Amino acid sequence: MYTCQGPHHIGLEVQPEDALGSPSNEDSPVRRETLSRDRVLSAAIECADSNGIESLSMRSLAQELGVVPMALYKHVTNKDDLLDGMIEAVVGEIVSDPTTGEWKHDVRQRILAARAALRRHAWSRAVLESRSAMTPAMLDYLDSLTGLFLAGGLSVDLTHHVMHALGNRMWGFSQDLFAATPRSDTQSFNTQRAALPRQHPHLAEIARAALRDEPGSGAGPGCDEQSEFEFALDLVLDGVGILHATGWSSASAT
Amino acid sequence: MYTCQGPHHIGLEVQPEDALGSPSNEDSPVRRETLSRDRVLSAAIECADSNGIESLSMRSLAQELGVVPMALYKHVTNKDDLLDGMIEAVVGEIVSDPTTGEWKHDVRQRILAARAALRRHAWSRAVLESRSAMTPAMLDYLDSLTGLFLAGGLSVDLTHHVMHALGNRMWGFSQDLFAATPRSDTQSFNTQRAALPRQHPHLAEIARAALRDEPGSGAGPGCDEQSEFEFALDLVLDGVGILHATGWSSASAT
DNA sequence: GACCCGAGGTGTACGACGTACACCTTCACT
DNA sequence: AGTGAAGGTGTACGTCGTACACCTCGGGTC
Repeated sequence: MYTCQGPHHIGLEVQPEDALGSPSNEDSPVRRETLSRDRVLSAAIECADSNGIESLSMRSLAQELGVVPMALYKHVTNKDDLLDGMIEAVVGEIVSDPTTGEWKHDVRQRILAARAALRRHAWSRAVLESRSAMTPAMLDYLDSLTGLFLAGGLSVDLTHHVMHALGNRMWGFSQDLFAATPRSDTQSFNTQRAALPRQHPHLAEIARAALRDEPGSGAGPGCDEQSEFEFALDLVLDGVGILHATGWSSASAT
Repeated sequence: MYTCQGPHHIGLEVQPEDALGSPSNEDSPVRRETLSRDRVLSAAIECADSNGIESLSMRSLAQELGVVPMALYKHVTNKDDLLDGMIEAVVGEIVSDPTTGEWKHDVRQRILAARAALRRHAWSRAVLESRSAMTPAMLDYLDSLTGLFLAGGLSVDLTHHVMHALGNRMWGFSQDLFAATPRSDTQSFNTQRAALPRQHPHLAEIARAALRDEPGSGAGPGCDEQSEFEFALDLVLDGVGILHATGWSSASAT
């Protein structure tokens, strides 16, 4: 955790012999080791993982590291750079299974791997979507994914359009706009639920069916997020497979 | 525009007879009319439209309305409520074409209508995605969209999954992760562009093809955002059509 | 006319936040 | 011993959302 900042360091009061006289003795790290970009980034990631991205500030991060806020700016140019570094690290966590040559299978694996990595860090979706420019790791991932389509024999034309069509689904998230009313107090939740059928009959019908199929299965109102994601992904990939098989090209489109 | 705050109102200095003595004479509104939730919301929308959502603060909005910041809180409980009200208004702008009974066509129309409404307000995508709970207008839209599938004869099971599969595409945006490096300075843009082919051969290949097809057609690196969106939408809808025609159900899925 | 009451606008203030800028340590290398 | 840079500190500024106490009206009741 490292929330210690134990000896109440004021920068001068630290005893030199105890702290610096035994650099090889790390059983009681009264003197923290020097900062680095990596240490800042992993502390930031850890903090965002456990406390949520909205409570990650330069000040709280500095405190977590037992350091004054401005110290971070020696390793990170500003907060945007910090966020870029964080997603860079998370995207770098995506593991690439060996390819089989069957493009649909390979793409599926790769995207599910991305999903697994990004889901380990709940904040990554929001941060990724808020960035305007791409980081190197993002470009690497995108390039490898594109390569899988091309290796499968899809035309660059079709591949291009498919990458657009995947949209943010290529990162493994799907937005889940049905899992709304997530954490609101039970009061308003119940009144809303009660008022739903008359106001929104179609939504009510779906909710009823979903609840019947998987009663109280935890996540959301009876929806298995993972299988919903895979359903949507396969829908797109199968559609692309058909276009590929029938020789689609953008010139011949409607 | 209403950036005036002309007579430098201090609340007391306003002349009663000039301002209040002629309520029917609105040619020189030296006394601003009273605030209301609607006036606050439409000023906020106007401000976000022209200056971007990131520069919309309670303070700037109050200034735009010629009012002290805290005055807004008489009409809006807090900034989140303001944002909710703004998207509520924008989503309410979605026009519903008359339905034809052909579900694929109707859904397509409805989603493109949503796209048109949300694109009039560039900030709406980010705000919509940042909200956790749904507003009434959002529920209305979702319900009507769901109703189109059900009216077309799709099972509630399939409809449910399709709504999930549409994800945020049902609101008419697609994230466009290929239009990256949007406004960065030409310096780094060029170096990045130069370094791209060796680092990311597949992306380079696609970029080359796209540039050849539509050389310098403005928007992004040769991508027509609108047709990309429609491509992806049709891909999903056609896929759903196939599932529907072949009697898909979640029980029979792999 | 006197009263009051509540809706709506004001003023001040607090505790976040990101970060500019000048400073001080420390340490490797000359 | 001397120097210069790398890394940590302290202070300060401007911005944000908003709590809280106030003031000012216009309209309803007695």
